Amino acid sequence: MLRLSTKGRYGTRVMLELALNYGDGHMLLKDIAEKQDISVGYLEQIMPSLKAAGFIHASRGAHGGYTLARPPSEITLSEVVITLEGSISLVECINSPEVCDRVDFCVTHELWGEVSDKIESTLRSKSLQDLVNRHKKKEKSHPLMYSI
Amino acid sequence: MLRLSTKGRYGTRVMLELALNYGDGHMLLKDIAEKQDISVGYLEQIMPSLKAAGFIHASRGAHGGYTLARPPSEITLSEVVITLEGSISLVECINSPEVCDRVDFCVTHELWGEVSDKIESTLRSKSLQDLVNRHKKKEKSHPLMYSI
DNA sequence: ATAATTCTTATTAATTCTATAAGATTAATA
DNA sequence: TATTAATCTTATAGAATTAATAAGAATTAT
Repeated sequence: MLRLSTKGRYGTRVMLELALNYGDGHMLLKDIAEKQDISVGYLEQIMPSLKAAGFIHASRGAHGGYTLARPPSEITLSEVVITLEGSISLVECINSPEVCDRVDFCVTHELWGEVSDKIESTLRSKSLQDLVNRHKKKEKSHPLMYSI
Repeated sequence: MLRLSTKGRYGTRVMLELALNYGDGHMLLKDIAEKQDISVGYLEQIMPSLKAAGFIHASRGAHGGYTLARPPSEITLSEVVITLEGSISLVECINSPEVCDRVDFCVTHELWGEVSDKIESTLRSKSLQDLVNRHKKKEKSHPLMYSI
């Protein structure tokens, strides 16, 4: 299967959860995990990447937690996915042509490159704020969505 | 990493190789493997999928080999990739919503769905013939490409 | 019959993914 | 200063997947 790893999927959901709470102070990892139904332990492996990329601020100790480092409207989904997945391309030879000595004359290389570009532009056109808006809209029409 | 498996990558290259030889009779798996620099044994695991999908004809025994079942212009790359990868979506919940009980209110589910649609439409707009044309164009400007 | 070829099935090494666990570090507060 | 609450770090490990190899069965042209 074509696939986006759990790191990419879960990490995006963490970012969404933080975006939903943007402006409300720190958020505990435990609460993020609970709301998104992901194990705390596994999220602990993902958070460092988000922090290193400058997307979130972490504050340790009592009363600590995580906050978004920038407004949700200023974080695009392509940035997030690239950070979590390492890159956005479907095949390694796009970012690292040296892994295959056929790249110079391989037309499938071009093909996957074009598909990867499309993925990138699609994600670049969407911000975390867009996800927040969608979420709120859904919440309105299905007020009990979290209690299902 | 976001990724397309070797099955999808190698299988597409097999289809390209057969398209390049469309009209020239059967092609041996050994030759396909050699031209595309893929192990014969591994290709043997991929061919059945292509055959089951009706993309290729196989004839066994002496003087046997593989041919494309339809003209390259009538085989889109989305068909090929869907056949090889099982589906074209980045996340399982698109094709099998039952794997996650958050799909009804998960906005990232929508997001990955839209990205998957973009991938599909991009690949649907391209046929094997397009790859063949590109290949021939490249061959023209780099006549020695196979001997590098 | 024989040789050439695809087809089928098993096996396996390596890698990656996902998850869990335990303890170290940091900071607020009583 | 001691305690508590939180993130951070590191190690471990089971499971799944990937990628490859191998051996022989079945089929067909000559």
